[in-house]
Amino acid sequence: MSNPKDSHPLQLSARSIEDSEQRAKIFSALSDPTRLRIVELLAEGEEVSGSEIANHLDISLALFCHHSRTLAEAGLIQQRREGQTKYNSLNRTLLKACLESFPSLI
Amino acid sequence: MSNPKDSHPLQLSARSIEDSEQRAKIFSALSDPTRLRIVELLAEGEEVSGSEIANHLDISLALFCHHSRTLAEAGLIQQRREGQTKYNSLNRTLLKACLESFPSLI
DNA sequence: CAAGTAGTCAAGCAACTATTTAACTACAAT
DNA sequence: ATTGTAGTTAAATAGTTGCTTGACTACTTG
Repeated sequence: MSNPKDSHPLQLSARSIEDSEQRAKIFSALSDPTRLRIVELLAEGEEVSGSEIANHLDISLALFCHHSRTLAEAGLIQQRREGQTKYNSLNRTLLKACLESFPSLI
Repeated sequence: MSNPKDSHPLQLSARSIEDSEQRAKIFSALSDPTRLRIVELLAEGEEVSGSEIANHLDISLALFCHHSRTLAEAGLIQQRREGQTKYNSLNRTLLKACLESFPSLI
């Protein structure tokens, strides 16, 4: 118990990023073209609803839902419910930390 | 024919990095803890032989060989043979390009 | 209430992946 | 030539993944 790996993705600290398994999980979330396009869409800055994303990327809502779970479990997206709409936004802090986690890379 | 996706990983240009599929493939190569540790080891700078890597990470040479194929196919490592020894080094240019490929991420 | 929209869940499938083991090639040293 | 080291390959297995489909909940609007 109190295993760091059990911590919720939203509580990821800069410390967790040093763990190969956690970083691999984030890269794994980025390792599918569809998910990468979702992240790129969200990287443009705005909050976007699930159906807007599905529409924009020409995928089913069920497929977006499926991929959004992977992204959320990696901690890469945050979700905010408003009525029947669920807005998705990028966890820029975590993504930046992960992309900058190769210390010896100049 | 002359499909950009058919190009050899070693010939990856900065242009290919704009393609979601190619970027996803690179992230996919980074999505396994063992491969991530290989990349981190190589990121320290030196050329390292396969058996040294296998020894250092406490994995079998066969398993390293398996993973090194994935990394080489993604273009992330270069290999140079010298006698019976094969030295591996990191393609820093490609890794950097990939990690910096989120233009809207400040 | 009924119909439409937004989102979720679970089953099923084909395709892929990580790992182990064992058999193999190639080079080096004695 | 034999032994040892470095590396590759293929088969087998267990686990995972991406996607589709259909049924489901929840909220909204006529």
